[in-house]
Amino acid sequence: RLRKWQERIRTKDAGERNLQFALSEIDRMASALGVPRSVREVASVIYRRALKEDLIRGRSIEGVATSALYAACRKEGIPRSLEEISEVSRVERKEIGRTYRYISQELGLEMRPVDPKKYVPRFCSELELSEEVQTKANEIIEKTAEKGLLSGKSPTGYAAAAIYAASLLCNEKKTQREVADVAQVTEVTIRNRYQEQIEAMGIHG
Amino acid sequence: MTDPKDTINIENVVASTGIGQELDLQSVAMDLEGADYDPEQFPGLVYRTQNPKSAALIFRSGKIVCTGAKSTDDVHESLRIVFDKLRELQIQVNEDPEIIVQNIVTSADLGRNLNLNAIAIGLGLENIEYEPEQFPGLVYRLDEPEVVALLFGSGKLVITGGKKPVDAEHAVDKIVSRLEDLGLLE
DNA sequence: GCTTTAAAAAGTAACAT
DNA sequence: ATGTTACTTTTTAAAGC
Repeated sequence: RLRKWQERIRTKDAGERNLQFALSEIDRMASALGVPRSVREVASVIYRRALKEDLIRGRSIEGVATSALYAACRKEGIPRSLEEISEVSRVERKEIGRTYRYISQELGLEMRPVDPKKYVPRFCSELELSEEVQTKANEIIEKTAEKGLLSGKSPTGYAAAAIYAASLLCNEKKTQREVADVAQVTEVTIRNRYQEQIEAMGIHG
Repeated sequence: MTDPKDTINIENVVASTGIGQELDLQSVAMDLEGADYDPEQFPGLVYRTQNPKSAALIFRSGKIVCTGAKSTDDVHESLRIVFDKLRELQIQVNEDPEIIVQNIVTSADLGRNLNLNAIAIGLGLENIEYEPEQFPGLVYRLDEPEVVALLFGSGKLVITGGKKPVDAEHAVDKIVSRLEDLGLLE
């Protein structure tokens, strides 16, 4: 009987320690990403729900914690790409993506696809581009998306191309490499999306 | 208007069977030319047939998995070749082992571009998976038939998980009618 | 859960030219 | 800057770790 009690305490302690570790990791990663406290709170709620639904069995605590943070950023409208998230996590990108899709499905998070416009303010500010460029980029994204160009495309690459195009149109040119670096996509992707977008916008070549 | 069903093409058929005989894969690998066997990496021996093209995974238990065939007839023809090759190695093989088709992968074309964002919301976010940052296709799981469909912006589709060729036809019909009901086609 | 096999879809990426 | 190769997703069996 005493042994059973000790085991319960041991299990409880282990569980508490794991939860505390997960929450501290979420806090650490959130700080590194510079996201507001509200995102950490949403991530914590998602993690606790995953724990309650027993979704962590067979998965790493860090993987679920990272995925919860990724989902929380999107839920709060300030998405971080899997590439950015993986830079502050010790879990690799592929596992974060897999775990995220799993908990998203199991918890019924009903995540909407990321709107490329959500990346414009942050990317533009890192590139020190004006408000005018941001407005132009948003306009390009909105108009080309309406024409169906967004289907199947990565939101970061789509935003990057629109920002590149807008920087040219507003005479604040940034090179494809500069934009590619902040958006963490390749120049080839920007080039391809850019060509489609300016063609759909009916702008020059 | 081309009926999307007429664009269906079988791309891959996976089937399993068994010769009802235990095998010494090490010796089979020695005698069977073109056989790839690396037990450290995978317990099965890989044997490729040329006509029709396929890859057979042969196991110690005598069970065999055939993949890569373009039709159920090709699966049977490929396995007939594998059975004959084994017989040439003095291995007893049942007359006509039962061959079970486990999965059929099909492609099709709806003939018009799709707005995947709208479809994701229209079909219900809880029923679909659409993560363009990870994969360009929208994943749609059907209950009847029980298959998984991947929808692309181009209107092209991939239907997988079916066991009969007709499963793909039924799936395409259901997808077309659901998209039409939502006004997301044409 | 992973390992291997095949195949399509379209996007992205890495590396070579 | 283009071209090739390769990896992402889904499915499915097999035996073993």
